[in-house]
Amino acid sequence: VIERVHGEADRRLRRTRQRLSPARRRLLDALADAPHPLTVSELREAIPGLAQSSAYRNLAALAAVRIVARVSSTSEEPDRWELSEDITQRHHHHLLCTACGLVLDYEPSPRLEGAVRNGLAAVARAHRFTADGHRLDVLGRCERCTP
Amino acid sequence: VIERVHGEADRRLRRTRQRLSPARRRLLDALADAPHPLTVSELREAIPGLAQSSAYRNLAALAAVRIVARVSSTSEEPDRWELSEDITQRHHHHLLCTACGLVLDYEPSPRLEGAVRNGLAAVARAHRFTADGHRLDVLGRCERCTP
DNA sequence: GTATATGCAAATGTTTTGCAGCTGT
DNA sequence: ACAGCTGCAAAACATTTGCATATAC
Repeated sequence: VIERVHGEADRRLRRTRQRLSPARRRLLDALADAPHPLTVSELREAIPGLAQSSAYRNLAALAAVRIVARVSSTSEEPDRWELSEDITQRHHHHLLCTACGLVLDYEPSPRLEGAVRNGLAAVARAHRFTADGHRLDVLGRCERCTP
Repeated sequence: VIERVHGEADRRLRRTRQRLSPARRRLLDALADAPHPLTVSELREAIPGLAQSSAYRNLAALAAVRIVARVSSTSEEPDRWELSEDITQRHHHHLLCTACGLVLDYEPSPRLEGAVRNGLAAVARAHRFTADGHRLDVLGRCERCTP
């Protein structure tokens, strides 16, 4: 899997004469290994020696070619990053723990996803919005934070 | 409508011996007048003379008694605030313009909302999450930002 | 008179940027 | 040699906090 990610990242970066540098490779590895989106500080723990500015700049570069995506959870938590659906080929959404900031992934059933797509297409049309995607997150408390 | 909001805010604030001060009243008025969630800076434009710290502190106080709610749009935009569903009695979600930051409200059809509730109940159960709510936002471009 | 609310200014935390040096092609 | 990448340090930004004063009950 990670070879596909590296290969595709390399290809897309080259198009704008950018490089898949070691730092970018390590960022992709860390994101591919994690079962959920990571914060910059988690990424830096996983990649010793990576400067903060490099982390942010490289994530921005990878996001510009849609290899990674920024996940906005609740606004009290720092941003998280994940491999884009472009690359993972799997559509998913998130469960957000409002107590501890945990973010889990889930894949919606075809039934749920279909209903949402249909419903939102009508909503977008009614508001003259060009819909590029949607966000269907569960807000709540994770197992550890449930009393 | 605004009398109901003031009345309920007053009642809930009193419970913890806080007050519905003039600044808080003006914040509620501004939020009730707006057709979409407002940022702190928009609120301060609407309420001349309101100190930055007072805006944030009062929004936090009103959020603590669930009269207002923070809306996290995309993470590149500052937070927005709206009257809570507790108060408006209307469940809604948002359309987020990723180009200009605009946030519009929409009310889901009972059909869509029902499908989402059912689907997410199963998702939460499978992940041992206690679901408190959900977020079903359309990401796209508004009329003005669509080429 | 006591607790709460306010304004101002300073601190915080995350993210972004400037710049000089390093690296790959 | 040149474009792009890096680290370090400083800036920018929204948001929060400390403190002294003002206000409401």
